[in-house]
Amino acid sequence: MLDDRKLAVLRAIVEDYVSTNEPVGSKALAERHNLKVSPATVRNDMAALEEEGYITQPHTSAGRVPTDKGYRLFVDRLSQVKPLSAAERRAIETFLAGAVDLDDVVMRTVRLLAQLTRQVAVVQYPTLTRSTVRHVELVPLSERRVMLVLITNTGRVEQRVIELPEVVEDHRIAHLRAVLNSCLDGCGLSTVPELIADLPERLPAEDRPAVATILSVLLETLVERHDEKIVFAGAANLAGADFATGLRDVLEALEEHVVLMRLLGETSSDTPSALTVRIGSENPYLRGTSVVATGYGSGDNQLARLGVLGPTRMDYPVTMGAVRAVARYVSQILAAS
Amino acid sequence: MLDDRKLAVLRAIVEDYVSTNEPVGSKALAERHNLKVSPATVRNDMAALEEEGYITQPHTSAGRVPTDKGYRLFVDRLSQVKPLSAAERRAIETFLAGAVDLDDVVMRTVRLLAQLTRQVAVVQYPTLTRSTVRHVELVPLSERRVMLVLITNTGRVEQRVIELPEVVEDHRIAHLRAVLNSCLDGCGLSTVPELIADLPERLPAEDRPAVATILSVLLETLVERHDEKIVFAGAANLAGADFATGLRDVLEALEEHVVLMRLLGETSSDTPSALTVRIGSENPYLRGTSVVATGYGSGDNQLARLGVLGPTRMDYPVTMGAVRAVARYVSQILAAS
DNA sequence: CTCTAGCACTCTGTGTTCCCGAGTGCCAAG
DNA sequence: CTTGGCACTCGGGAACACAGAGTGCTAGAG
Repeated sequence: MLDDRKLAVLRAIVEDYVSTNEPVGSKALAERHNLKVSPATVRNDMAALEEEGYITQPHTSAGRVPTDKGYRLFVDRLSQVKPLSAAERRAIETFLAGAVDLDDVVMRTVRLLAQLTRQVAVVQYPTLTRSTVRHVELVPLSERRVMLVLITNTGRVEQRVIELPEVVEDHRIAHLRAVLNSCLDGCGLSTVPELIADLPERLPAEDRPAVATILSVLLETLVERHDEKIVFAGAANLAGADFATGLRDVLEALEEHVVLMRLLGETSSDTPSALTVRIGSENPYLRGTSVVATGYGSGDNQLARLGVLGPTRMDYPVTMGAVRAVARYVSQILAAS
Repeated sequence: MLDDRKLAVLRAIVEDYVSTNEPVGSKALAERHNLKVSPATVRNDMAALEEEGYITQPHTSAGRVPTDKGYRLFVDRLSQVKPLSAAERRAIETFLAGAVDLDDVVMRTVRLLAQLTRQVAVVQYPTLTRSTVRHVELVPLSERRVMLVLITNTGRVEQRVIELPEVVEDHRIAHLRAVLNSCLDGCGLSTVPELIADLPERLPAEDRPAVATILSVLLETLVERHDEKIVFAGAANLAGADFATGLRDVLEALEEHVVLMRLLGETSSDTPSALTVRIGSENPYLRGTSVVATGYGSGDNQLARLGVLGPTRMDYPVTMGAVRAVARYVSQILAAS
């Protein structure tokens, strides 16, 4: 059905269209990609490719443009991920190494990725689920208010101000803090709920209301926000591109964390570090865009996802290379800290 | 030079142009704003206004459009800040009251402001400069690494991982923490440098290298990042508007914290809660946009600034009302926590 | 059976022309 | 100072023609 030459034609169409942003015709194709055949032959192949739905023409007597299905075939079978240059890799390394804390790592990562790909970069904060507790801090703010600070081994810090149901003396708070830390230090976040289940019973009865309040906030902190935080950068790169769905929708989606999460997708459990490419209509919401994403985190300890979002007409090999490389480097950085 | 009627004409031109986005002609003006005079008279006034540089025409035989100078006069003398409706105020209050921590307050504020004004909202994180130290925490992470966490009375948490020059036992760290807290608790951040100046001398000699490292990081935390953090929302609202400078430049500026800070401007020391309006070319960078901003924070304790950014053709009275109201509410919320 | 060359056909995009109408500036009269 | 009248200007849309790119088809060559 699709012999090698037809595939070569498809590849050439995708490459030319991506670089020129203009429908590509048979003549230009035959010339620029030394295919050793005449334009007429190319035309026959193009007719076949169009028949199968891999390409389409905007109007009669214009060149051909890849369809989502065409890009899909290109990504799956006709292209190879393009590695970054040595210079680029060095630049990444030094830029990421300069980060001072987790916020900074994430910020630098997302900016770097946006700059490398000239697309919109999206980075999900490392999820808490697989993290462990490094420290729990209770800071008395006033008679009836304390601040809860939870520090994880990934360097993430969660904080909440808690209103207590009654006045609790500072030394009681200090005691609770000591108990909490001895109990939770180094434990996985997912095990926290069971670990603190019987805690109220092990403490003086008069503290129970306060303890219950504090623990419930702690639990909230764990479950509610563990993967909601997500940032993007490079919105300016959207200015040039044109989207099927309209620029406004894309910008709106970028500010909706829920939508953004969905677009990045789930890390598949069997091959967590694989690149995910969703093209055009394969995406939930935002049909007119493509998303290249991957999980990051060292080895079996996948932390979260990152990727880029752009028009379907994007340079997939280069973009995939950049996403993969950045994911690897940020994984290293996080593993080291 | 500019009698009352000419001012009324200018006001009418601004209002019409803002609402229709089309150059406004003398005839339509005379009809819609019962000015009690004929189009010809209006034309004479318009000629005078143009002579003075308050309005201009895109091309001969088109209506008039306000210049930056025209908007400036309108804002200064011809308009009143428009208060929000009761329903809007209630909505703000309940929405902001639901915030759980400082990040959440800022996030909610910026989104709210974007939604109210249908412009891009910008909020600077509460600056540390006038905050006081609530708590300093040192958490040993490993033999040679500790995490420094600085908690301020505004609920802000700064964190740094510190590599120590040598192994320091945990109880020494604990001691240093106690000393630091007793020394700094409740003190203004700006006084911290002098307060810790002689600290190394008051501690055992063998700890000095480690202490010096920790203190230098603490100082860095204070000075470096105290006002860099700034967020925006509502970029999607830019999609419709057209900017003199091009959409791309605006989006780029939004991601450059330094530029954003400059655009928000300084809080004037004498009237900190006054609304600042910068119109078009009055702005540093981004000449094609207008910025409406104000400081927030309770009373004499100004924390930082917030505002919105949009095309020069914006509804200033409404925008100013929204910015002022949101600043007041967020000040309340922060003062209460 | 596949490839190639030639040819007629169909579009889009561009440039030209024309004309309408909105809006202006100026002038003279109220 | 205001107003009505009037000639003028210019942008934008409609109508039109045209060149060029690209196609599909057919017939012939390998």
